[in-house]
Amino acid sequence: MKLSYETLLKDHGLSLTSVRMTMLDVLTENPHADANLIFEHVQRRITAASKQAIYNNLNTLVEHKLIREIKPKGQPSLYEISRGDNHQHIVCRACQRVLDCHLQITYLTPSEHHGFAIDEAEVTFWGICPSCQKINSGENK
Amino acid sequence: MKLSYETLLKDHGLSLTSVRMTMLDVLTENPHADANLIFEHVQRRITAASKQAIYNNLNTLVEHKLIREIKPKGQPSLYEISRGDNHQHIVCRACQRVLDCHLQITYLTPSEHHGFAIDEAEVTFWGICPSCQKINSGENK
DNA sequence: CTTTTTGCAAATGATTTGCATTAAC
DNA sequence: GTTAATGCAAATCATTTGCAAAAAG
Repeated sequence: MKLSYETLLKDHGLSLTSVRMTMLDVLTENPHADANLIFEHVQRRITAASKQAIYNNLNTLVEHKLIREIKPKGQPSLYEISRGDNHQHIVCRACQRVLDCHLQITYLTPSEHHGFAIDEAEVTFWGICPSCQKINSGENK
Repeated sequence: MKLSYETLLKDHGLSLTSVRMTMLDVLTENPHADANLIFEHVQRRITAASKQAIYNNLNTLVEHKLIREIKPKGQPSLYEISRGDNHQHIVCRACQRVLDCHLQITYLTPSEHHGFAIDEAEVTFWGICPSCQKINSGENK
């Protein structure tokens, strides 16, 4: 069942442009896609689409919190559709693959908060994914 | 009491160059500094120092885990001296200031790990720092 | 018709690469 | 002396900016 992006966009006062709609489709099919991947996929459906429209929309959608930006070290930003769930990410140090995961703990709070009004705890797990583990165990030594 | 970077660098087979040593001093005095800030401070002490030496060393030191890279969304990477403690960061959404904080929980693990061999849980808290809270409460409405 | 979005071009800013010179060991 | 690090120049890559044309409401 497909979510109604139309309603969602309208609620935020955003117009229903073909590039925007296609971007949301592409993001649904490719969670954790970067700007370039989104661009390539959108271009396949809308040949004239420009990269700037992609960046404009990414910024707009992030501001409206309809999508979330993930910024892994050393790589371009990745984007994902915002969902109600509070999930975390697990990143492979070798191939940079990003997967979703969940914590048992619902709320995280620091012991000292320095007077900050905290609204989010972002958690990223780092490690080696199964396929990269295989490659390394076979090749090393 | 100042840490002996000399020993630390030697243990990793890294030569004790003036740029490198100065960078570590600058990072000690300025935790969470970016490449440019480090460059400016190093240049004050070593006029001939180049930005490339800074980037080379940042990469080398990160690879040797002598420093850690922090990548806040939309800003250049920040760096900090690696310490034994496992601390977290708290970032102001308004002014981007980064402070250290600590969790009560020592170990974080996801319920599903997708077969990953996890070696690190990185936690970032997002919120508004005390000074930005004041500015906003005074200016808005 | 007014506002927002798009496409195009050019600019910016962080970071990297290549290479000859120099400093560290 | 050899190896690793530096300085300099040029290149790359992600992202932003400015503006006129086109699409959305």
